[in-house]
Order: sequence, then C-alpha cells, then structure tokens
Amino acid sequence: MEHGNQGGTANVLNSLSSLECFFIPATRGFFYYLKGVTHMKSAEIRQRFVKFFESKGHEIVPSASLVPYNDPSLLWINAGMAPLKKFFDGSEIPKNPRITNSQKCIRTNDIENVGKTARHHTMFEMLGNFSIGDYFKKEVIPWAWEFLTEELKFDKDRFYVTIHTEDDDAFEIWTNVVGIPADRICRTEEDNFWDIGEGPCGPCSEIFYDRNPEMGKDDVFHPDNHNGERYLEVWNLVFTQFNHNADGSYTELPKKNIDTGAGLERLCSLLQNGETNFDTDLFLPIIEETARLSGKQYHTDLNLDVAFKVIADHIRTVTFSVGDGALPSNEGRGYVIRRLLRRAVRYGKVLGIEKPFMYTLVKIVGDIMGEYYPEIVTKREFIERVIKAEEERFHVTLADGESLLADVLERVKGEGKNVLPGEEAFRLYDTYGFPIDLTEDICVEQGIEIDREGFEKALNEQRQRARAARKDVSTMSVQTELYDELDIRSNFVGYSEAATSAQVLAIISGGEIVEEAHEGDEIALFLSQTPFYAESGGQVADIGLIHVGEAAIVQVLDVQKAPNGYNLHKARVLSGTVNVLDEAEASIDYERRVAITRNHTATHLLHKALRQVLGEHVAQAGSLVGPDRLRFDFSHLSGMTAEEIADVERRVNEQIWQNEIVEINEMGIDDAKALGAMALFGEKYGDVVRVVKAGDYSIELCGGCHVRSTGEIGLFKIVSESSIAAGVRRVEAVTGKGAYEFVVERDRLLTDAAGKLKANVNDVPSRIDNLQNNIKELGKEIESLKGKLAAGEVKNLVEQIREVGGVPFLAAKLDGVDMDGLRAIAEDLKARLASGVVVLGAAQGTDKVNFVVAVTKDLNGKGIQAGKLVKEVAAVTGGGGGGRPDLAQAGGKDVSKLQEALDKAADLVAGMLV
RNA sequence: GGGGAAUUAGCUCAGUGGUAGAGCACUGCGCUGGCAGCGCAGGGGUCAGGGGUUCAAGUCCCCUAUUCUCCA
Repeated sequence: MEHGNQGGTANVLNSLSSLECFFIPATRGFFYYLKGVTHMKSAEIRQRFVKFFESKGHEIVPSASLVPYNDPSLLWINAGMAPLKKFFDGSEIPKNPRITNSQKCIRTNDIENVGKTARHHTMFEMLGNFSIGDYFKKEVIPWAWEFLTEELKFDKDRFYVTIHTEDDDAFEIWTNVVGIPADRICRTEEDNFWDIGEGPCGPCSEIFYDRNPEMGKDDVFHPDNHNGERYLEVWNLVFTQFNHNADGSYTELPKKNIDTGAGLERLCSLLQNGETNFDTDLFLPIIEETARLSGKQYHTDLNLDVAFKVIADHIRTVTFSVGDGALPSNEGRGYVIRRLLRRAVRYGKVLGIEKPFMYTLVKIVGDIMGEYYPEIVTKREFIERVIKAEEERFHVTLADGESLLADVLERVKGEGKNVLPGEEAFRLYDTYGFPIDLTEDICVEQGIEIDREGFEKALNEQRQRARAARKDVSTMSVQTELYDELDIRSNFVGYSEAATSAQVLAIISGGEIVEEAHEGDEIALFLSQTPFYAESGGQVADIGLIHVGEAAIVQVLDVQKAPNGYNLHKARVLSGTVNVLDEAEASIDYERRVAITRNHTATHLLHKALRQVLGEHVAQAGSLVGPDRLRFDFSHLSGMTAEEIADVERRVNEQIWQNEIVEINEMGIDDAKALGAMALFGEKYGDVVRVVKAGDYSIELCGGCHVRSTGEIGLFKIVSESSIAAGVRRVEAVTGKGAYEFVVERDRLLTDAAGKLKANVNDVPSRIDNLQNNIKELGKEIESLKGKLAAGEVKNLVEQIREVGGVPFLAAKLDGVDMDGLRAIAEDLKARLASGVVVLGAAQGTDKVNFVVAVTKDLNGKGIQAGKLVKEVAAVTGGGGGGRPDLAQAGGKDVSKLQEALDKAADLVAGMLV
C-alpha cells in the first residue's frame, strides 16, 4: 500500500495502533506491514515502564527540569540519575529509597552524528529505576528481564547481555535466576564499569537486542560484532558499589545503589519496527510537518533525510529547554540552544526553507509529548516567540557574514588571486559565525578556491587551546555516613511557636559526634523539637538562642536541613557546657522572623502580580527572603518598564490593603494542582504538600513561614529591577518596616535636594530643568565670549607680528588659555596671514605648558614644518609634541622656561628656512 | 572554562596618536501639487565604564561591563 506525503503521519500512526500493524520506511513513501507483534506508542511505553516499577514499590517522580538545580558541574541534566545525585552521594535521603522516572536529558557532545546515524539525539528520554541503598543486583536484573519480555513482550531469544569481566554475581544471576545461556553473555572490561571520577561508581550490565536474528548466531557474542549495528543496547543496569575516593583509591560503599537507564527512543524504534529512532511516533509528525512546509518528501533522498532528522531532533531540544527557562544567549546553556537552532535553520535551507519556520514546529512537539510534559503546552506561545526571534536574528548574522565575505573576495580578486586564505575563512567562521559550508558555496559560485587546509589548521589550534585550558571538576561527592549513625527524630514547631523547650539529641563538633561542648566551641546540634526554620525555599534561617537551664547559653548562627531531613543548628557556645540529652529552651529572634514572614508572603504576591502584568511565562528562577529585603529572580525577556514596575507594585499593595487571610493547608499533590497551585522550581514532591493561599490571589506550594493576613505586610515597595542573566530579571523589594525606612530615606533625600535648590519639593523637577537650561545657556555664552576675547587677542597679536628671515613671524605667551583656545587663535591668525609662522605658548597652572604652532602652507615647501618646530620649542620646557605640517601642538613641564622657549622659536625658524 | 570581534549622534555606521564626522531621523525657514520632494540653516556626543602609556588617546595597552561569535 502506497502512502502519499499529504496524508499526515499522525493519521497513519493513529490507524496503526488500532490495526496493530506497523510500517517500515521504504524509499518510496510509507507502506503498511502487518505482523503479529504489538505496536506500542511512545506514551504507552513510558507509562508502562513507570507503572511497572511502581508495582515493585517505586515512587514515580516527574521528570526534573533540564536545567540542573544546585549542580554547577552540569550544563544540562544529561542522564536519568543526574537530578538524583544528591541521593546517590548521601547528601540527602529520599522518602522512598525506590524511585522510577522518565527523565528528559540533553547531550550535545555527539551533535555531528545527529541525523546521520539511526540513534544519536541531542535530547532524549531516559527511563530509569533507582535504588538508594535498598535493593541490588539480584532484584534489578530479573525485573529488567520481566519488563522487557513480559510487559513489552519482546522475544526472549533475541536478547544478549554484557557484564563487567570480574562481576561473577551478575553472571550468576543472569544465568541461574534469569536463565540466559552463558554463550549470550559477554564479559567486557572498560565498557562495563561506570566511573565519572570522584564519587560512587561500579560495574554495570548492558542488555542488547538482536535486530537481525535471521543473520544466524555468532560464534561468540560481542556487542561490536557487525560494526555494532546488529545488537542494539536497550538498557544499562549500573550497580554502584564502590566509592571512588579523592586519592584515586576505591573502597566498598556503605550503601549500595542501583541506577538504570533505558532509552525510550530506542524502545520505540524496536516496538514500532522503525528503521531508525526517527521512524517512530516521537519524530514522524515533526518530519511530516517539515515535509509539508518544504514541499520535499521524507525517504526520497538521503541528504534530505539528514535535514529532516536534524530538524526534528533539534526542535525537540530547543522546545524543551526554552520551556524549562533556558533562553538562547551568547554563553553557556543559552548558547547551546542558539547553536542547535541555527544548525536546524541551516538544514532548513537544505530543504529549501528560507524563512523562519522552526517556531511553527513547537506545536507539533507539544502534540506528541505535551501530555507527559505539560510545560511545553502551557508555555507554547512563549517558546514560539523566543524561537521566532532567534531565527530572525540568525538571518541577520547570515546577511552580515555575506557582506563581509563579499568584501574579502573583492580584495582577493583585486590582488589577482583565486584562493581564499584559510585564516580569512576561519576569521569569518570564528569571529562572525559565518558557516564554513556557506563560505564554500559562495566561493564556488565565484570561481574561487578555499584553502581548506589552512582553515582546518586554525580550527585545530583553537581546539588545542580549549583543551589545554580545561580543568577537571568533581561531579559528585564521596558518600558520607555521619548522619546515618544518628538515630534521632526532631520536630519543627516553628510555624506556630517562637520558643519551645526541647532536649539536645546530638552534638557534632569538628566533623565528629561528641557528648558535650564547651564555651567558645563551634558546634552543630539537633534538638528533639525546634522553632528554628532551616534555610529552604529561599527563606533564610532563623537565628536565636538556646538556654540550657543555668548551665549554658548557645547562640544559633545558622540552621540547615541535614541529610536526614532534620534541622541542624550551627551554633557557638557562648557560656557554660552543653551535654547531649540536656533539657533546653530554644527561642528564635522573633522580630527578625516577623520581618521575614512579611517578605515571604509579599514574594508570593509579587510572583502572581508579575505573571498578571508580564505574562504566564514568568517563572521563578530563584528567590531570597531575608529579614531586610526580598529578592526574586524570574524568566522574562526584556527589562520592565517604569509603568510595569508601578503596576506590579500597585497590585501587590492592593492585596495588602484588602487584608486577605493567608490560609496554609497540607494536602495531596493532586488536590494542590486541582486548586491551581504554582509548583516552585526545586520543590520536592512528597505525597503531601503544603499549600499557601493568600486570599483568592496567590496559591503556591511552599514550606516557608508567612503572615496570618496580608495586611500585616504593611507596605510593599520595589527597590530595583535589573538583569541577572540573559532572559532572567531580578526584582528587589522591601516590606513593612523596611519599606517604611526606604520611603523615609527617599523623602529625606528629596527634602534635602529641595533645600539645596531653595525650592518647594513639588517644584524640584522644574527647578532642575530651569537650572540645566541655564547651565546650557551660560556655556554658550562662555563659548561666545571666549571667541570674542580670542578675536580681541588676535587683533593685539597681529600688531606684534615681525619678520624673521623675510617671513612674517609671531611668538606670544597667552597664559591661562587652554589647548583648544590656543588652537582656535592660531587657526584664526593663520587664516589672516597670507604667509607666516605663529608660535603660541601658555602656562597651565604651575607644572604644565602648552604650545601650538601654525605655519601657512606656502612655507612648508620652504623648510618650515609646524611639527618639527613645535617639538624643538617644547623641548626647552622638557616636553615634546608633533602634528601636521601646517598645525601642530605640544606640551611641556617647566613653566619658568616658557619665555625662553618662545624666544628660541625665532632662531629656529631662521635656521630652518632654505 | 579558553580564544576572536564589537561598543562613536535617536538609528545605520565612517574615523592615519594631533580641530569628532556622514547618511537617515529631528527642529526651523524657504521652495514645492504626490510615490523617501528639494534647498538652506540648526539642535543633538560621558567616543560603553575605569585605569595606564604619551606633550597629546575615539585611536595604543590593561581591567570591567554588555553584545556577537568560535572551541571545549
């Protein structure tokens, strides 16, 4: 059955699933191909995976943002376990040690291969199940097998596995528990040891699927047989059982982990029998739309297919990354996006698409994956706008490059050559971003060759430089066990109490658990219950005091969440001795806490107001809630106008005047979502979330401290709005007492200014306008008076003209006249003289002398050069100078020798005449 | 993380170490029956910011900021 281009792949796929048939791509369009295997769509595979592991006790966590949170070692989330690193190295302990997810990931290191091979992508989804110190090899291997063969119904006989050469445990489980014949297991060395430097690491086991069993069985299985094209890796099971220590040694991990990853795109290509990952329901609708836009057909020409695939791949990456708040820019993450987009636009040109089109594909990506990743649907309009603007920008870059190249080619031709130097081609590419293949096309058109060798050489030098400068960064920490040794329970009572009695449960000093601490010790301690809020969600920690009866006073300086989830007080013992199990009275600095709650609730109101005024694309990118001010970073493309700032400020204050009740409730995450709560960046999704609702205005998930009603905030005032990164703005604001003090200070400044202007406060702006106009007029008047004075001076000077060697000559001292004045007078005198030499000198203060020499052009031919003359004159006062033959200037230092220098000028002129 | 480049009038950009410019836009006057109408005159500058070299820096050097771009 022949299938034309116009029918739409989406329709094809819909009918496919119902018919339980699938297609294989052929060079002439698509045709159906019936077979007795289940055709499964990507959404179903994803869903079945997480549900399968949920049935094995795993908690399903949603995909984390592509932008790493609190992890400077990563540009992007690049693996399913990347957002879970904090659990792997033990710096945080998860509620449930079994986790499963489908994680969006970005990797751009193999970008050159994307579109050319069957399975390289810049963005992919990784299905994973994880054990944090819970189950290990003997559970995970059979589960993986069960999922593949029973849930997805793959043919058992087509699987092969690799294990690490020394991993006998894994071999035993694969052969005896799962029942795979030993000849389908390959022991390899480097490939099967997962190690990324310092931190947890361990052997792994990879599961391969034989795509061409009809080729017969290999004598010895190895994944690289048949150039690695026959056996497709579908799943990697990593058994992290060692710590890779800072000194390079390996030690057994106290808590062993499991980290697995199965590529969704690969599973799709197998289950849908797609020749490549692109021939699946994840990509075909995008390719189909691109085909429609370009009028070209997929699967008719290999070069065009590369273009179709690159575009389909890159638009996914760009859509998702922009959706996660990373915007195109000239550096870091943003630059990755920019380059991907440009690369796609270049391939668009291959298909004959010359105008911005990538943005129109955002909708298709949303259609395909929006159900699991709703952010790309809700932010669609914003994503489209960003991409369209970026496409337009690139067209400008291309046009600029074309004109630069045209200039260079003209020069090359002018020199009678027909080769474009490699360094020129490289300069266009390196500095101006003009693609080398475009340079090549244009050169060919004009019959000019490119020195490709020189270009490559320059590029390689650039690479060397970059490599040499590369430093290793540690991506994970070595697992610690300190907190595992503490078996304690601590309650936070600070939402309602400012002080409480409690028992000291543990004291940590110098990185060790101790029994007591003495005056002056810097310690960390846990209490059975505490009113101290630990820094979290942007809200700073409380400070305060802990009294241990009469025995000791401890000052709390900072409070952090420890890995076990409890509040760890960092403190100094002010006096006495504190022992474990002492009874104590803990009290926070209450005034400070109240100021913090004002700022925190105000932050929520601000967030909502920003979304109302600027649009729904405003997403929190960071927040700091302190006692004296609040800081809120959010995604937004341009600076806010004064009107927008005023509008936001007014909306927040209106909520304050209405004195809305702030309700705080704990509820299930689904109930919170149903209420319309805004989930914050970095928020941890437990079963129960805390919802903070300010009137009907703002609803957010938040674990922080808030006022009881908005009226307590008192007053909200925005202090500044600025840029923090490309596409990220920062607003700083004050509330309550801080706002009052801010306004008082502003008022004082204004009153002060009015006083100095001797004007009423209301008249200050008009008063300044008047003064500025005045200054301008005075300036003009000075200019004109200076001109008149100079003219008068010129008149006087003309009378002093004498003759030296038959040439009209003038040397004069004009103290107090600046360089500009001297030059103007000299010009004037020169204009009055048909022929002559003018030498002017002036002392500037006590340690500086200026000279100007003017010579009429006719005398230049007679040996008198103004530059030479002025230089020698100035030399008398210890200076030098130069200029044009007809006008030159110089400076000197010794004011006392000014007259001497001027006197010498006549002799010099006489000597120069020929 | 490491390179290259740019930043001058409202906009687009020239500018040899020696008097800061052009085109467009703006204001005024005059001419003119339009589609970028013409002429004359005028206003408009922290030469990105800060240091340094120099008698003298928009120009050379260093630092910072912003933007463009390549490599990793």
